[in-house]
Amino acid sequence: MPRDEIQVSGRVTIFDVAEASGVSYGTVSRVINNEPHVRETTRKRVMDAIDRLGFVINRQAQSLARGQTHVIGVLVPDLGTGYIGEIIRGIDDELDHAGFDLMLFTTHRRAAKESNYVASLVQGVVEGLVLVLPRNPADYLGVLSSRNFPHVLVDHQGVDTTSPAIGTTNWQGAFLATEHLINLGHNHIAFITGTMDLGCAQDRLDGYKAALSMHHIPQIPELIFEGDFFQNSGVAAANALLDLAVPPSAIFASNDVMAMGAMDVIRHRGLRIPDDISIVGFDDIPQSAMVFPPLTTVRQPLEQMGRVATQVLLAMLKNPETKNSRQELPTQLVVRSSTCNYKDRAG
Amino acid sequence: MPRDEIQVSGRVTIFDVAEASGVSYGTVSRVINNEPHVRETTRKRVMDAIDRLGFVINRQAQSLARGQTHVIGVLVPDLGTGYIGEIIRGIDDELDHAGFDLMLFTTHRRAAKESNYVASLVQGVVEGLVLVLPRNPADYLGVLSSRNFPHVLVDHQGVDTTSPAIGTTNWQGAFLATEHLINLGHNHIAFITGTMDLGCAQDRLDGYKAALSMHHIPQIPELIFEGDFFQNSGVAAANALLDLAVPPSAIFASNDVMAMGAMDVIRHRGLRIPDDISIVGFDDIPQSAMVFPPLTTVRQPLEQMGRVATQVLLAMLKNPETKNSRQELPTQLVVRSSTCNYKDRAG
DNA sequence: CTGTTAGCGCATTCAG
DNA sequence: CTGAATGCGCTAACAG
Repeated sequence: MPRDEIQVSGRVTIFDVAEASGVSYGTVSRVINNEPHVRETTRKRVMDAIDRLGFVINRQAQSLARGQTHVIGVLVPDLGTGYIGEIIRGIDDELDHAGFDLMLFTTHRRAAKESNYVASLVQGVVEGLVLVLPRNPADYLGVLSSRNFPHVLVDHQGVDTTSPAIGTTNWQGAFLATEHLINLGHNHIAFITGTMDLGCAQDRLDGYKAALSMHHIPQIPELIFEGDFFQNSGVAAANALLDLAVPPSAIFASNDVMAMGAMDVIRHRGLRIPDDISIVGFDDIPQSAMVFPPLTTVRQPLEQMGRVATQVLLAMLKNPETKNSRQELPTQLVVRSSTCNYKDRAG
Repeated sequence: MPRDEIQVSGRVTIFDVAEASGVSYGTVSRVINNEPHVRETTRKRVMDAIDRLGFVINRQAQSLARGQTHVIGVLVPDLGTGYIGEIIRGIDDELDHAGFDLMLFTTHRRAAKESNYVASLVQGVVEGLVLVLPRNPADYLGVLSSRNFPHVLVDHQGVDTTSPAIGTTNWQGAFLATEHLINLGHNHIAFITGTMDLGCAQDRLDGYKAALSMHHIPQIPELIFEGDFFQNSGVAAANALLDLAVPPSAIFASNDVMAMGAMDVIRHRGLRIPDDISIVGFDDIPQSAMVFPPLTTVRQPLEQMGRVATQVLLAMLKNPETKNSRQELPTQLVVRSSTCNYKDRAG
């Protein structure tokens, strides 16, 4: 089969190299892996043969023999907004430094729904798993924990799990953002929540409430609208809030995407931002600086979250005894142009 | 080592299953792979053992033995804007249907710079490669072609390559967008180019020029500004263009991100969009509908590009004889609110 | 229908 | 310092 020869021109094995350089393939293996006890002339001879034949190692086989793949898996819900992209950037960069490769899995896959899908990854192909923003992690978290498989959660403070996790100070971020509005003179501040089954959404709501009560501002239930982190719920929320008998002078959304949805509504109603109504978001996704007016928001260190998560995971890989840590990275209020002093419109 | 037992609780092999169910492991293999010639009772017995022991197959070993991994690699420059994210969504979805997994590689990795990095992937771990927006593909395209390794380019119409590629009708998109402005009465239309070593950037420029000459509008060199697809170059371009003795009444940017940079500048100078100046972008990234005013732009079917690229790749995998195809998917003008009729400001 | 055998390509002992 | 042997976990003929 001459076709075979063409197609598999890369099928040069360690054995071919051994033959070409007149040594045993054990020695070739030693050269490949940079082991010390090889005579320099031998090493040179082998190297030459490798170059000449165009040998590249078969990682599949290496992994099998060695029992480790140097691949870690990243489970994400989606890649739509750039939010996840930032996190992945951090993960990827850190993996690169450690010489690992990245396998990406999106949970909206049909396959991901099968309970044993994760199990089959874990068995062989992937040495560890970073779970980014897992929506219903119950599905696989059980398997992972029971198998004692290295994994770490990013941005999920579910209370139900004992897995290591990296989050941010959601409560504090929401508190500071709310306080920022209060300091600007607002006292009728609306809040759009996220999906309330997520820990981070709960924390943000709590931070908002805490700031209000700290400043002796009454909580008005009508001003709290339950959203779902998608733009449409921001639209719905703004419409509902602006229809109130006494509409808010400021809206704090649990993420930037919903904030942008709200901004849209506000503009369509002929109101000005921030003159008529102030808006604050959460996340600081890339486009938040690009919308008009640039959005005041709470910055999450997304890239760093990915980075830290990866470091934790790699540490667990090195030393399985590593304690399950939970870390919170600091959020930061970024004041841009969507907020300003409260002006009594009647005045 | 009792610790070993805990950690490797997943280390149940096909052999263990065979022993537990009293058959040879050849039979177990048959059951796993759903091969027909197995007696129903035997199958049942094996299945039971599999469940009982919690056996999951080791894909690493399976891949080695079978000679195929069912993993394809996706090479991307970055994940910042959601542009790439859309493409990946298409790729991932299509791979899912075909039962393949996705390995993600970012070309900004240090490792990616090493010439043999791609080679080492190609040898063993990955069965095919989707190259998204490769900036300087010369580095690895050579190896891929010479090894006859299945790969497909997305959104790169470099003329220098014979690899299969999926692109869009950049020329036509740019032509239609320019014509849209002309039809609105603009005849002093500026153009911000992309990185000119990319085929798509060249095509867009050509489309712009073609529309002008078609409508007998003179090309004015000062109105063509060379950008690089990043926001900052949109800012620089807008500043330069607005400082012209006779500034343009409309700006067409080669992508949305640069268009948004330009919008920023325009607003900072106290000009209104589109009343004072119309803006058109290219790509239709998600946030284009969300900025203010919503951006008129040329839509690229990003997800579909990923989808089609993947289909082509999978077809090549099935049948290596498949001819190297180059496809162009249609772009589409999306008119939103950043463009309007030309109004003579002096009038 | 099922057991047996020989690899897949490499790492890793253990001798020499 | 180097060669030979054994196994990683599974597939794929080949018998029976």
